[in-house]
Amino acid sequence: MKNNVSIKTIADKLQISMSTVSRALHGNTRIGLKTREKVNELAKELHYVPNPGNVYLQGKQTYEIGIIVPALKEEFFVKIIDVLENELRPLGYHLHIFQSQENEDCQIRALDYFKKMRVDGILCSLASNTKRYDKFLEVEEFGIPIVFFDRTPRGISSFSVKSNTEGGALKVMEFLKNKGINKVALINGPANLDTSGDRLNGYLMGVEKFRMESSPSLIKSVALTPESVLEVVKEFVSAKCLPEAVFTFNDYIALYLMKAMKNLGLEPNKDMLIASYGNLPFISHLENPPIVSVEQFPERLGLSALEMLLKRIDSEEPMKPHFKMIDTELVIYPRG
Amino acid sequence: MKNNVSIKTIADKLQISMSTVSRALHGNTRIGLKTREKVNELAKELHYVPNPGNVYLQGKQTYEIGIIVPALKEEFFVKIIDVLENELRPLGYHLHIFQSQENEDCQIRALDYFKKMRVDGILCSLASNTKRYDKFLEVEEFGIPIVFFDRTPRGISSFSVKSNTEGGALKVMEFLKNKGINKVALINGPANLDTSGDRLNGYLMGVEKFRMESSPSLIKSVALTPESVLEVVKEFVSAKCLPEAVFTFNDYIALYLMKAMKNLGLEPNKDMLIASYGNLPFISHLENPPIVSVEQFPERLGLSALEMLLKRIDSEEPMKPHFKMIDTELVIYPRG
DNA sequence: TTGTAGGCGTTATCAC
DNA sequence: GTGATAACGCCTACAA
Repeated sequence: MKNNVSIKTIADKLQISMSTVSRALHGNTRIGLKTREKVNELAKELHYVPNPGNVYLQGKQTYEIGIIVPALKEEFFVKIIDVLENELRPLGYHLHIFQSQENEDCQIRALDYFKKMRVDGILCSLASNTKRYDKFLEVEEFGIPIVFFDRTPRGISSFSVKSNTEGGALKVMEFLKNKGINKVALINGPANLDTSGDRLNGYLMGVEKFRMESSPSLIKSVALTPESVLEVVKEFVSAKCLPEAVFTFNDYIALYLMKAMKNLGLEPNKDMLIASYGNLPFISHLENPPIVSVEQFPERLGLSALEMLLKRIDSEEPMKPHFKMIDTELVIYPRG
Repeated sequence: MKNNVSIKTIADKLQISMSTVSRALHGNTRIGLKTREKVNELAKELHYVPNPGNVYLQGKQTYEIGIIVPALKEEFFVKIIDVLENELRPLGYHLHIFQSQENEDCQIRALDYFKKMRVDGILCSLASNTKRYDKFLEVEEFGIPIVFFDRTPRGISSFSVKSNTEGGALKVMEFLKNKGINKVALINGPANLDTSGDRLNGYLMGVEKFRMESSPSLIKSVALTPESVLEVVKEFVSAKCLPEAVFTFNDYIALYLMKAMKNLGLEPNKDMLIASYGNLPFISHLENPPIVSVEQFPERLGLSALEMLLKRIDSEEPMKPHFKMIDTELVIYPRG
């Protein structure tokens, strides 16, 4: 069974009272130096660890920050976690990681868990199928502040930090225009995703601003699978009107696009240029990467959300919901 | 401040005693059905969440399993985490994730944290620079069982689960021999890693068993960086004796090798065949992947370690340290 | 079927 | 400088 060295154990061994031990362990100068030293020595020797029960009973700060991410297999979120851990460690906080696996039930379980564990605050990037926000409200009412990042709620006001997706998409269009390209297709993500809408807006703004070719047949929405990308390319081919360039929803879609093109006898970045979104590390492994990808700076996103959260935790009065936008940059991959 | 609905709150509202409430919440049939229903209803309405403090004070099971992994950016470990979470959820356990970032101090912090939080057990894959095991012993003595997986301690007996690395390396050599190849180089990892030693053993066994060409110049140990791989390839080239095939420490080294070869005007898998270890998802993204990679079945590794840990948690008497080996399989990538 | 009371580990508030 | 005690939320003998 689990060992149990308590303050009482130390007090008994040293023939002093529990309060003295408690104070000594906290370095209280009202306690004599000798006593303090003896207590701390014995505590170390016995491997004393304070029982966390008291923290919960007294309703104190737990110095735990919960984070809910859709999936750890997405390096984007791991990057954010890494930077947050580094930031929180010196502050004495611990980051408690939970993944929702893109599943709303799982997300609710995470919230219940964090509520039970009395975390001081929660960072959350929403599961893609999120429909209800009542559990979030409940947790907020319970007194735990929540800040959303990257995948943020729609239709309700919240504390959130987002990437400037629209602006990123627009930059891509500008880049392509400057390369002399006029006919760009968009292979977008599922329509129900916020960020798909943002990319579409940026794309359309670009088409208009730079007077590029405009046609509904250039705008495709795909499931995030290789098969559905292949379908789209087949459509382009059979319509005998290949766009000069394709702007893809993210790096994975770009990858699927390359495979699809090769399948159909097309050469990526030659028969059609590929521009992508995300700038994930794996694309630097490719022999023939997209010519450009949008860097979202996940670290800045994470840090900004954390800053907002810590402010909420520290402020006594409730703050007003607001959101922050993180700018993107293009990363250009030089040819061969 | 954090809301606080306690058993007392409910008891007062319902004009009954706290013990009745407590029992009703646990579905104790000694309490009248009506009372039980009323209590549970009100609890739900008030969003009552039991204060975890009591669990700690009473020294009960926390239903928390801690896991320490070197880094979440390695998909290998994320795969393990995913399968463990799925396994543990129905059992009512929660997996608490901690990364050591390959840093022994961080690993010790994780152990201290898990000890403080009274987890029921710990799964650990060691940080590569681990020198001391005293903290592990302390935690075990405290009463928390530990099971190691993949990266296990050397020199001390422990509960651990490992991949059959030696056997995997041997299988690679057999595969190459069957392709008619006789001269195979090994680009191994740092000598201080256990698993480097295992790969070397498998390689040497293969060389002997299949009567392949044997030479110290075929065995290289590299840091896990592109530069050091490039150096090795330069050596091969300048010695004007390219091996027919190279067996690399892992998929990343294989990737570095490909880049190095292209840099030097060599064509991967043509001028030298590449055999790799790990079978990480990203290699299926490559246009010209290694001809073979060793699948380690991270899921089996994780589940096996978990099984061992749960047995330890449930068994009243201390068990004897033992270790388990998980077999590997070759995954062959057909040529385009 | 329900109520009372003591205890878990720690700390804050008094008292000396 | 130090000690005694109540309080936190919950559970569980023991009472009724």
